[in-house]
Amino acid sequence: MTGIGFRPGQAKENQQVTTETPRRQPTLEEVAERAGVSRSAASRAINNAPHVSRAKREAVQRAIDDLGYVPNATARALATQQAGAVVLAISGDDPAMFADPFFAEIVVGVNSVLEETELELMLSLATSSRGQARLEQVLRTRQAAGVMLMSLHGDDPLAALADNASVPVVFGGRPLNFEPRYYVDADNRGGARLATEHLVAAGRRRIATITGRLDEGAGMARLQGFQDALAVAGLDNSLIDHGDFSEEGGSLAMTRLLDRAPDLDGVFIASDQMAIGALRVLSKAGRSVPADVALVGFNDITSARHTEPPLTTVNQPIHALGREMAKMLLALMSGDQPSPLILPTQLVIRSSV
Amino acid sequence: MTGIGFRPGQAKENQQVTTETPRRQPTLEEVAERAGVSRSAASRAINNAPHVSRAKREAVQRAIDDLGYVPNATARALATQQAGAVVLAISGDDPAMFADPFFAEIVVGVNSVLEETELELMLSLATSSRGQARLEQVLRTRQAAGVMLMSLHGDDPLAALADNASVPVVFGGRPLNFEPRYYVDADNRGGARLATEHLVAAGRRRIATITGRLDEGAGMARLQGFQDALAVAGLDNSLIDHGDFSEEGGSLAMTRLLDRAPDLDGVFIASDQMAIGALRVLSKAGRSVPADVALVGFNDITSARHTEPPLTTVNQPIHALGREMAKMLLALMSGDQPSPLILPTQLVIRSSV
DNA sequence: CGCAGTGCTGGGAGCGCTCCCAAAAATCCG
DNA sequence: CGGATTTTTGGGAGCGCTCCCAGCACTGCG
Repeated sequence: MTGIGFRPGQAKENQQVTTETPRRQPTLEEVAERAGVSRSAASRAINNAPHVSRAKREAVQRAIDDLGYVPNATARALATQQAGAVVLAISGDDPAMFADPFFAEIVVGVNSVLEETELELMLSLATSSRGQARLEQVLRTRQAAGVMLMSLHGDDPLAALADNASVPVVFGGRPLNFEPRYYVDADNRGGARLATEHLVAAGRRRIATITGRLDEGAGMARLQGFQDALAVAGLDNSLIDHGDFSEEGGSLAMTRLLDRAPDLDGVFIASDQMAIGALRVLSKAGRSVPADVALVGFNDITSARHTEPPLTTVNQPIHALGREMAKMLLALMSGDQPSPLILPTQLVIRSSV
Repeated sequence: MTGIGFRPGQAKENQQVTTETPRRQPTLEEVAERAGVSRSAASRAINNAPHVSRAKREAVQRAIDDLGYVPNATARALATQQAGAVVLAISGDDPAMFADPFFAEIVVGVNSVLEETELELMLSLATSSRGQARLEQVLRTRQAAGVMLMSLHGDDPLAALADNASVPVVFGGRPLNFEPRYYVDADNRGGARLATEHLVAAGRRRIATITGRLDEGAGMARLQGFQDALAVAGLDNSLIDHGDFSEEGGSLAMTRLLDRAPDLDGVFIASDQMAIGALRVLSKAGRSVPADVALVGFNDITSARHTEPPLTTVNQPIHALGREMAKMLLALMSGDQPSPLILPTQLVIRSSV
């Protein structure tokens, strides 16, 4: 192309070739030419690097405006060897898990800080093995400048891999049996403890819990918080049944619990969804909430406001979680070594206790 | 760095330099060399293009496995002039809008079909003007191979731009006053009509509606469906008040409606969130649902199951919406010209009528 | 007035891949 | 078995950008 298509002395004027519609995006080369400077100078001006005279800088700016130039991100990424995108990855086994509004809000939080930067957000639902493989590739080939990894169960092989990947990785939540180098988490244990203490303070003495999935860090932490509180209060903390965070699971667990300990008068439930299920079982069984048995949930989902009675629950700052993950990633990417962060949770008192 | 760390005559053998950990990803060049073929041949083998002998193909494959080679997506994108990612963009004015579980489910749907391809998913919450500008750039510079654009209000300038962008764009939902070339939408009008007919069939005669935002296609369509049904039934269809899809908005509208037409006996509400708000107002006002006034909502959010009484509502196939958008985009990208698609909505009968 | 110092400047060499194309090798067929 | 086909092969030229570096034009100062 160099000298074949262009007869010198002809290609000089490229202004207003309005006939041809498929106008390619102008390139840096064209901007430079139009501004009467070299590619290098133009590049410097654009990235406002030093060593460009004021005059050239302005000429370049003018050319950019005239041409409507936008740098080609791909070329830049190739040249600089670093991508202009970060990925938010949800690893797990259930494809539909992401449908939890929790993640939607995380995304909003993450987005709010990314918006201030030039970084794009890629979403990776690494739920199938295919998805996991692709995430692994991204990790290895640095197609992304950084990764936020969430919600791994038990011994997710991705966890270790990610924590040592050549790209910065921050974890959202702590996977079980594994303390990542960089993470932000909610104080699940503290929140659960708060919830349980609230039950104790309300005079309940026969307190049970319905746990979430215990192969997740959050599930386990909430159970520990429950036990912490009861241990301090000197109450029996062995009234435990297991759910899977779902409404269905909550119903089942509540049924079993009622069967096993008909005299229970309070229960801490590791998710609002499960609490809703439990509530249904309780009302079918003729127990009034909170008169007969008091309930505290976890998560503060919007439905929690609309149950009968409205659910007392533990709120975790999801939006902030997202924000902080993104901020931590940014810090990591710029070479800092941020400390892990644990965000506080709060008891939201409504009417179920 | 070129010649400082490496004394020539030393860097020739790069096999097993296991001391240095920061092993770069192998390049195509290296694969080719190891397989004893040319770059071109290796490239062909990898993209399994024709004109490669069986022997070379295998040699290349072996080299790939040995080296753990993964093609560099950026370089490929630059060379082929087409990106390996598509973007799902939510355009609108409210940053938190995405927190609606609706979008989460759309994402899951979209992801389920993208997972079968090599395409990555980028998320663009084009809610600030900054975000919009960036989306516009993506559109113009083809940083993405395609775009799915959702939920634009009224006269979103992005709409027209997108519909004529040089990259394939499919719309999710139809913006008002604008029929995109390619879109998939839910049958909002039909669903609203169904809902209203249900109210009529239940013997209600004084039927009102609380609309959603009328600057959105969905809001308007639901209002039209409502009017369609009442026109057919020969009933007064002027009992209309406006909400904004939110619970708060629903409460307000219901209050006004009750004030204006104390004798109403049925109301079609354009979103479940608003219905929840309305329900609260109704119960405060001492009206029993459905005995005094019957309610039908729209969306079938999970909370709708847990209201008192459980809400009869219209379900739209959100997951399918996501899937179909992605499928349509894929079709478009491969050169087809798919027809717009309208997905059916369904009445979910619970106890509020 | 010459020379070191300082800041600009633009050419060139990549980044890792694709793809065109001419040349070489393999195949066919009268 | 030679020439015409057909297939395979690998070199080279990009894709659009960054960044190194040598070359310049200034400035200031002894």
